[in-house]
Amino acid sequence: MAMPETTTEVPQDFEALKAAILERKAELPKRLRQVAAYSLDNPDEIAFGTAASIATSAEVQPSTLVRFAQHFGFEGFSSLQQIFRARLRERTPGYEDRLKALSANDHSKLESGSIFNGFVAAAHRSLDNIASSVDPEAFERAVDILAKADTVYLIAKRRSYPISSYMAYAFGKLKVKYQLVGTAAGIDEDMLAMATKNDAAFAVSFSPYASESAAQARLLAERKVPVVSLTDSAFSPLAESSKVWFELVEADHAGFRSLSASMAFAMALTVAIAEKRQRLAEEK
Amino acid sequence: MAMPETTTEVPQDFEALKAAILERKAELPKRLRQVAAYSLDNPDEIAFGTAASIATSAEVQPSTLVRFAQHFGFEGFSSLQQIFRARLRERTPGYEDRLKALSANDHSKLESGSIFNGFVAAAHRSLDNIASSVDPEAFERAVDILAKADTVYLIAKRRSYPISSYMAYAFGKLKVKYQLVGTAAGIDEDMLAMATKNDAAFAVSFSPYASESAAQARLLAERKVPVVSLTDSAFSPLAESSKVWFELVEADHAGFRSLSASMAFAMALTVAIAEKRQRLAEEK
DNA sequence: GAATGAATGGAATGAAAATTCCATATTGAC
DNA sequence: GTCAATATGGAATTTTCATTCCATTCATTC
Repeated sequence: MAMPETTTEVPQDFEALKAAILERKAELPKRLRQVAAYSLDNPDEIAFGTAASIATSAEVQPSTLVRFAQHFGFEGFSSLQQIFRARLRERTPGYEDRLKALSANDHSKLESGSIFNGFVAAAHRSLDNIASSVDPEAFERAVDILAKADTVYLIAKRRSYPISSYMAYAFGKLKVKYQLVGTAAGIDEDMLAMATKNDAAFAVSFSPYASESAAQARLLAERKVPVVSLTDSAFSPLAESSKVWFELVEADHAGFRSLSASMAFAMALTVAIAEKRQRLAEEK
Repeated sequence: MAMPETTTEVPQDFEALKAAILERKAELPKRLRQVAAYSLDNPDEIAFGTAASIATSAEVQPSTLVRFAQHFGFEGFSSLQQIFRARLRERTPGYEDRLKALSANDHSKLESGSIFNGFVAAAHRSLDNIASSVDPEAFERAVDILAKADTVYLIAKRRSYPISSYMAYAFGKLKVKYQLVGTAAGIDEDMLAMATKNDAAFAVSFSPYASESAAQARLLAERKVPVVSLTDSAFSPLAESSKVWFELVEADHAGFRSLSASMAFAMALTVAIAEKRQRLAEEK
């Protein structure tokens, strides 16, 4: 039995695999070269197809695919396929590359540095994500609702609290009347009792959801106070109480999520509201 | 044998499926709703995983996945999976393509949209900026100081407050002892009086500087409590009281600055500290 | 509180897919 | 042209996986 090559290591990502294929393309026998060409021309097919379907499409035998994979050091076709799948999973190949370039001369040498890089990359990804997932018309409607409100009630607990506290700071500077709900226990209900349908609320809650936030939003919705919300899942209990809601999933690094994208969103919303208020005031 | 629903047709693409799931989520039984939530939150997993692996990850039985698929009119899990795979096929993965997709979803058509785009772009710039301006060795030293501290005092006011409040939340989850300074007036001094040289402080202050924050940092420094700080200028009054300090300038949009990069930095620092603490504890 | 129907967990089943193996073909060296 | 080594096709085998089935639990109604 022939041992697999130990001199050249097995490619771990698509780029490495591509490089290996291109490098050894010339020395490959006919059918394997055929597979090589096919795999680079139709990477999606390799990712999604079965050995049989790909074999048919590439006009080779299934066994040839296995041999091809083994030729490049993989155990079998399946493990090679993982590389092609991982390629599609990566949402942002751009930033990963950028990070690799970064780590060449700095951070990753030190242990904590990789954590730092990881969060920066995650933040970039989050931003890309909101840029494409936030519907501009919904944003416009949200701004409209909140700009017309007399007082804006900001509802947030725990992980979401920094967002609303930042908005509170900005509203203060921008002379927008607001009430920050969720600080001291007990007085929240009194505050919310004062809200009328001429006001509006902005609620933020991420999984695991704070039940009080959802309850407070529901309370306001029942009293015809329009609610706009920011959450990380369409299943958030906030969604059903809201006139407009945004789904914003922060990318994570090692399971921890920062609030970078949420902060950008919050600031955009805040400034857009203030700007619209000013226009509304001038029109009168 | 029950016939499949003929009244509602089977969703043919991801958007239709998503809509169908959202519409019927309320009436779904527990486990199926669990699958519904999982499938929308982790579409990539559904696309590539096997029924068994997805089931484990979503904490249900494989048979539940089949039932879920059948519930929405599919023949079995496999045909539902095709929808999730098609979604990935259509998606353009490259970075250049993503930018194109962004302008197709054009926010700038609507007035508020340009504000939104502006803040997202500013956040990207801020992140690029910290990636290059934060010195990894300084970061490592800061982590070291704060990880060795008994209690971490978090000092921030006004615009910086959301950062420290988020760190407080994360420290709580990560079981790191902390004190959040800067909430209620008056008790701050009492809190800080308890700090010893075995503790450490992390102070955040951006221009215009809150004078109390600087004063508090100075007070601690005089009493040999090591201080790490985050600020936006080398001329910040915080710098002189600090053992390590970071200069982090958030990019602005129309004069307004968000906290996106600061949040990424804060989260990285927090997690790095917690991670180092764990290592220190194990070594003992 | 019992009875009924739906929902769920988990093992059994059967289908489909990857891999292996062997016979045959092709290539290259002498 | 023959031999040896390598490559290939295709069937056989083994593994993996989706699906089905049944016993049990859970919720609902009377």
